[in-house]
Amino acid sequence: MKPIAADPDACEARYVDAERVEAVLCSLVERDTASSVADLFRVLADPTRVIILHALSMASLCNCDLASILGVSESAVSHQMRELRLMKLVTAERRGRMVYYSLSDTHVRHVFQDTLRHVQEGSDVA
Amino acid sequence: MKPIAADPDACEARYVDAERVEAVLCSLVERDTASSVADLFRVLADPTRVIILHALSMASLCNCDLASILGVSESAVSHQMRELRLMKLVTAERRGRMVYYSLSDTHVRHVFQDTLRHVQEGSDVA
DNA sequence: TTGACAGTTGAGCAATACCTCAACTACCAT
DNA sequence: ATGGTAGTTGAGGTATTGCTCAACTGTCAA
Repeated sequence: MKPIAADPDACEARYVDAERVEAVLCSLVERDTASSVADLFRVLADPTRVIILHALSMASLCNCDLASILGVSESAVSHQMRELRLMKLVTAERRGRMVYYSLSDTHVRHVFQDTLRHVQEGSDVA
Repeated sequence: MKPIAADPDACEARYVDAERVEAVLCSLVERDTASSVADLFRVLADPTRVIILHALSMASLCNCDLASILGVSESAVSHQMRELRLMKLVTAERRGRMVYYSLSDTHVRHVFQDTLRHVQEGSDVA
């Protein structure tokens, strides 16, 4: 494998600007880290969960309330809550027969609220 | 359908605390908005795209360079770039045979970098 | 014009995601 | 203990996603 492309306009060594590629590769995130970041965003990448998180940013709510708010089955909500719990984004507190959920990750709360504002303000980038 | 649950410990009307549910429903995001937010996060919810965005946060790079950095085919990169372009997260600039990509959305850039730091600092929430 | 290279695109496949349904546990009241 | 309600979980179906492969466009040099 050639170390550096001789012709800056050719891609002989599978990259164009060796120096730039080197620099990027040097400070690039590890694959595991990238996967963790992606996992975190994946949880936010579903309209149902977005609404759940938005609702929970206003009040603690039980599974039943959330099902009512979302207009979906309690089972569906429960599946989503399981995922949110596993990702440590919400905490569950049992009170009698009910389980009350609330947000537990302030970082995600902020990212979420910022992005919501960003989207609502139209896409005039920033 | 009953408007309010008579027994606060029962879920007769499909929700427990009518007042709380009302308040939440009142200020809740629209489904369309939630979908837009989810779409935005969905783009960030893939390890390959996370690495692409991280690389582009350091330098402008061509398709070829990105393929080299990621260790995947140029076709795969191109497919991803198409999505990132459609979501307005990157801009493409043609220079001769090469197409150079760079980040175009500073909001996403910040969200991305904050979350990367959050993940790298361990999950000691915040 | 011809050939080579950078990049794009569409079809198709394997993996994953979200929901529904049904069976289950946990808690409370009688 | 018994029945009813809140919530959880696993199986399974449908839809989506991200890749590969192959064919394509666009640019440059001879």
